[in-house]
Amino acid sequence: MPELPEVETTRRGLLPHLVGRRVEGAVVRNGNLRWPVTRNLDRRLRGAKVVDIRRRGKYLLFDFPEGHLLVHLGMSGRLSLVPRDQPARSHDHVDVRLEGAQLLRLTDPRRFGAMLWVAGPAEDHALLRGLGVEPFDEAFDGAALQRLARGRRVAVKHFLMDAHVVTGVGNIYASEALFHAGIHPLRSVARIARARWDDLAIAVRDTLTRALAAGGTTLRDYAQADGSPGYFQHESAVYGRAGLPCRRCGTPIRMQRQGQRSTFHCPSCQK
DNA sequence: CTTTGCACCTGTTGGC
DNA sequence: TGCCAACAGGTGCAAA
Repeated sequence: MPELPEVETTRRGLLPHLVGRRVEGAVVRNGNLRWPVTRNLDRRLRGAKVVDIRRRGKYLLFDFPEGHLLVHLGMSGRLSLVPRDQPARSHDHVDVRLEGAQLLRLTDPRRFGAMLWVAGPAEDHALLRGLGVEPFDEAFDGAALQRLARGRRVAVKHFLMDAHVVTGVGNIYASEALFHAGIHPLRSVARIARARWDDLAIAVRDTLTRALAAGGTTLRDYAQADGSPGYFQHESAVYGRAGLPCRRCGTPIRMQRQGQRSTFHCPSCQK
């Protein structure tokens, strides 16, 4: 999926076009996502005016006076603003029709995403309540990571990708941040000293910041709200670079399976 | 409680 | 060319 930089880029792209605008209705062509799309979405949204768009981890929250539309992009999801008369293609599952000539379209080939109406306070929703610290929150630092790791022994890459620990870091940026911190992805969190936790927190924030500046990473499905791709894949240090020389020391980058995911690291820079 | 592996789903790629 | 296995931005859940 889109990780934090892709979700945030989407949010920023939509914000100026949506806030203050009214929804005229919604069309659900295929509500079979990770969870069924809220029934009667059309009735819930009709006439409602968008107040704000927020992000929590990899979730987007469209705020209305009447409630919130919670959206997750899964692995292959994408939100785009398109002309109202643009014909729907095969994986265009939901259209939110806006006043004016445009609609907000959710496209998601793998259907791991979600679109749910939340009536009460969004923070109380089960999917959001257990989420961990935001990487750009001031509470996020080496000390916080070390505290969260207490009593655990999982591999640090797994730990970083756990949204109940830190939000927004997925498979690409976990590999990238660990490279910049010089930490081996398989290292147990029980064997990381304080100074290295500091390095890691800085590396996570720095990696996400640079990805954000590049408009995110486009491997295949992801695109910004206006349809343009992200460019971070061109500056990745290790992700997708198996066999290529490490940009720092020249050693070939290694790819291996960790859990069910591919992990990339430099055997000589990361210990 | 923690850790591990599966499940969900479709499309693309690479090897034979 | 065709076929099939492996792999792709995630994460809730069951089992141990």
